[in-house]
Amino acid sequence: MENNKRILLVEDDLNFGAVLKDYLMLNDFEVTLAKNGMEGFEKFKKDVYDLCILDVMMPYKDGYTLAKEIREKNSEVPIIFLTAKSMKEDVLKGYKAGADDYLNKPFDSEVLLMKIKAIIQRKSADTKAEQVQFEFNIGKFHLNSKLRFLTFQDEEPIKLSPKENELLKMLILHENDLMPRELALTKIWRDDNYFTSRSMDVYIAKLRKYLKADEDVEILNIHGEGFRLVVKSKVSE
Amino acid sequence: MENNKRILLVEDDLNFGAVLKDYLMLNDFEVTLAKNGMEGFEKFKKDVYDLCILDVMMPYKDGYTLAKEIREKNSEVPIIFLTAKSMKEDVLKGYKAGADDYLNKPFDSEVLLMKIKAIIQRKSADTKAEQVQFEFNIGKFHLNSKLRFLTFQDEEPIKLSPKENELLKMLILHENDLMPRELALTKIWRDDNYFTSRSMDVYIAKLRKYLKADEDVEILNIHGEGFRLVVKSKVSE
DNA sequence: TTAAATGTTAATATTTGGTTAATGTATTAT
DNA sequence: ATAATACATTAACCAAATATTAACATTTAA
Repeated sequence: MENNKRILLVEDDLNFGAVLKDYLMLNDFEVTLAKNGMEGFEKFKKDVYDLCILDVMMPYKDGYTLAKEIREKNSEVPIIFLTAKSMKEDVLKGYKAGADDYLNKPFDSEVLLMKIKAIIQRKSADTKAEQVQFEFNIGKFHLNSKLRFLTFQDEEPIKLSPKENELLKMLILHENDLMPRELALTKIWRDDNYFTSRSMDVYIAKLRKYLKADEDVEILNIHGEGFRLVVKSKVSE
Repeated sequence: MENNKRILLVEDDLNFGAVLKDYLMLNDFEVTLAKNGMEGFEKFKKDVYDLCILDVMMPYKDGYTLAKEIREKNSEVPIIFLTAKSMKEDVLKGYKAGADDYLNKPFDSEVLLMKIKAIIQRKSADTKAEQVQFEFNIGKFHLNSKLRFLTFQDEEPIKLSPKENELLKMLILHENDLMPRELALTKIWRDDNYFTSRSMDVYIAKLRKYLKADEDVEILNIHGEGFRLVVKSKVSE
């Protein structure tokens, strides 16, 4: 499975942070570690996370402040605070900053894991409801990228594999424009190297085969740059 | 104001229970107090609550057992456990029984209040969508998901197990559309891992067997995503 | 004109799903 | 208490779907 949950961990104690990160990765989470509030916010802006785990006491920018900034950008993402303090005021402050849960250090890692699972579960439904666009028309084709169906006129839909589907969607979103190779590799393959690049070429070949049904739709290569999905406009009619 | 949030409080220490009830009522909650697990479950069945606060240690029926029974009836309602114990095993047991949060006695009432507010807030959206519908028609079948009866035309009803029932209901609510695997696992199994996933596959097989009676009803798989219950429209008539 | 990039097909590997049966677990009946 | 039962989970084995890699052909840009 590829769609592991992504966690942003912000912890200034590098030693502890690394251990916790390893532990979480061992439990099939993708973990990004930031070593202070500043860096945490930068990383948060750059990517999409399923959960944030924030240390409260950090130099430059404490956990509460970071949480508030995160809430301003994204009001949904679950937040768990880690803290050595267990003073009531701090707990209340945490909840006011939009915490979903609270954990006192030292804590049991198994308990943290349960909390993470509980929280991600109750949030996941909402996150799914986050409907983005999933229906597209391209030439005489129609793509339903939720069901992964590619339909040509009124024929039987062709079933696309996840990668075929993602790649075609990305091409369509760049219709008539360059879709950089690097973009597809980093977003869909999540890695950019010789082999993933070759793999992508294989998928381009597959898509071309499907798209042959409409001669006005073509995937062109821009050498060294990427691909371009063109739809010949029905001009000269 | 009429739409105050309703809390079911189950606590065998009558003194403490009464004090907590008063405190919550002072904060604009409608509180029903039950003094043991049995009574708690009776009251739960009779009414609709926005939140359950359960003491763990109670005679006759402990909080975990009660939580499980509540979960069988209603997988959505948030549950907070109260306990004097703070042993790791108990906390884990609580989360497995479907806890939304956990509070050790003695606790600060203000902290409890914050937790209640945080939990009710994040659930309130779902709660709106909380389907109270329990009768469905699908092809030539009729499902009564309260009695867990699946009836084909005028034959004897098949009795469904709780999981079969929940899963079929969720499929029907997504008729012709994708029902994400993850959704069923987090909502019905309350955990998303290899084994629950396999368990779900077993239940899909069971449902398919029941549904074979009507050849127009089918559960299709969308590889890596989930399942899709389709009803072939009776087109050519 | 040659190295790098791309096109294409096939072989291989990996992941996911279908199904049945065995095992575990809790509840109910005897 | 013990057996019967319902239900859920886990195991086992196989099949299908998907992804990667290899191999070789062709094109492109300096």
